[in-house]
Amino acid sequence: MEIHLVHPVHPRPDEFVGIQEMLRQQVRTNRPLTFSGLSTVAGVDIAYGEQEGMETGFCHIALFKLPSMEIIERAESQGPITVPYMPGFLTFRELPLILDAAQKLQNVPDLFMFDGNGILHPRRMGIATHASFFLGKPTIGIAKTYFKVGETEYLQPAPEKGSFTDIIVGGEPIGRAVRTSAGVKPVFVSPGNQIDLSSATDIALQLTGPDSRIPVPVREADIQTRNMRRR
DNA sequence: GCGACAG
DNA sequence: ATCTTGTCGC
Repeated sequence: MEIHLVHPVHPRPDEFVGIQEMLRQQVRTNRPLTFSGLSTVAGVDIAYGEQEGMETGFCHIALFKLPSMEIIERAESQGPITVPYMPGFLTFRELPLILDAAQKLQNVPDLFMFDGNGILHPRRMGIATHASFFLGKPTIGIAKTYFKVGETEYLQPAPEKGSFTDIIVGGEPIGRAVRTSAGVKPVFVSPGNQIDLSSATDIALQLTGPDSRIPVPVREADIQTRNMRRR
């Protein structure tokens, strides 16, 4: 698929904040999307390892057909990781490999799901949101642990599957703690771009099976990503 | 110096 | 994220 080069893929660290603030003005999270209206969904993830003394990243994108949930395509990429991990700037560390893999896709997914946040971020620019500008498609962020924005803590949702609590910052709901599986830790769902919060929550829940609290597409990418490390 | 900290 | 063994439980 085609990638839109919104800005250089390897900006200097002193440009990080400026890029995030620039893109922030173009985020649109008011569009409803229905699960039944989706034909395909892609799960994206990256694992880390070492090759020849270099920190190396392994990216995998798994494309699912709906509603069969059949995997119709996979795309991978791997290479040295040059940017250190800094909370709030995960995108700059992982985006290069994600775009390398996405560019190889023969099919254009209707939606991408990421391991990490969307607008549940200090500058509303988590990896799912940031990547959407390069992909030109709706995205959703699924984080396994809470990334505190400002002083906002999250309230524990009820133990039943499907329950959730809004995470409100400055009067705006920018994410939800969602119980995707009964009695287990919640996941943190937030719109990346081109989709609203309730649609993102609904889709995340419908794509979560009984085996894991993580939506299937992201879980699949996570599993494949570690297999890559072994070879 | 101390605490916080998506992946 | 990754480093790491066994162990408790369904």
